[in-house]
Amino acid sequence: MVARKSLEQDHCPSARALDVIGDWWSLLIVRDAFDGLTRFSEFQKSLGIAKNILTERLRRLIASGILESAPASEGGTRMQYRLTGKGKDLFPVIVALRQFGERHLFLPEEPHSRLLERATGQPVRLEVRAQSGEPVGPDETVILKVPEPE
Amino acid sequence: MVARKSLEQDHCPSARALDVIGDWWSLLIVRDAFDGLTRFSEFQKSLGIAKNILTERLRRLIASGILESAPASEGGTRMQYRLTGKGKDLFPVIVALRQFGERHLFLPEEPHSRLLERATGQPVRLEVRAQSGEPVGPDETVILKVPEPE
DNA sequence: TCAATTGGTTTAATAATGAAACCATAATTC
DNA sequence: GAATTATGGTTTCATTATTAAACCAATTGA
Repeated sequence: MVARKSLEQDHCPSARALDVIGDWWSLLIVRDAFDGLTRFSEFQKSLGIAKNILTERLRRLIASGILESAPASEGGTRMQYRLTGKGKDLFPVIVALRQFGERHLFLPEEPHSRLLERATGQPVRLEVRAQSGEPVGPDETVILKVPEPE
Repeated sequence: MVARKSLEQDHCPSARALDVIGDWWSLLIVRDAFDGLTRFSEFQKSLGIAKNILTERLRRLIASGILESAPASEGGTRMQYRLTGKGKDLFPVIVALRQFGERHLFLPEEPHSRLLERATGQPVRLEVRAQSGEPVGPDETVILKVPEPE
């Protein structure tokens, strides 16, 4: 395989996002981080990912500013991995995936984990809305492309 | 590589969703489908994906009910690929990725494509909200896990 | 102090991907 | 309507990515 084409310079923001977190593991790591995991072994155990790959993915996520690492104890070499502000901005992505999964990938009676508002215990929702506040679907939108320079 | 662990039986809806569309290409194909592309060659040209991989991805997306194929012309063998209802439910995922990309992966002056409401030309937004309608961030939520059977 | 756990790195085998060649069918041109 | 070109793939092969397992140094626990 020749190195995969980078989407780093694509004009489409979704494509650039996928360039950063579009691989098999990154969003699962981010999900676990939202879930409060911080240590190498916690991610490894939770995901069943090979350790060398986890190492490499953590490095990438740190390099792209989504995670940050800090010594787990004073002067120690072991690290804790936490979401940065940028990383926390992936919250809607995870919630969107969750909502799709809930709707289409579980049998009617099959139990799944739920995302609740801490204060009320009520489920949270996510919708694409117009400026007016009205929900909009894909058919009510258009993409405005960036004009190609000559 | 031993076959990668399937997340098909995971209790987390996000994980199941990633099991279906979490590879390098699927969401890019879906994005292009939202953008109106329907033909093999259009996807191939737009993405620069190898043809055999595109073939395989289209098959997977059809198998999982996200795309459907129909003959492009009466009785012909060439296919058109379109999003199903299930596929259109990935809209918020794409928009969430876009919003993250817009916010973090472009320089201040760098142009990017925009997603606009067709009727008004205004940008669309997406937010995670509580039942009350109030926006909620990751710190205001909890995951309710599925109890493990004995 | 000794044993076990944590947090990795290295190595070797296997799977996934990409590029290119190839081919049948469909659409276009002459 | 014959020849040409474009489309929609499939096959093959070389390369890269991922995995599991072995290994190891530094912490932590007993």
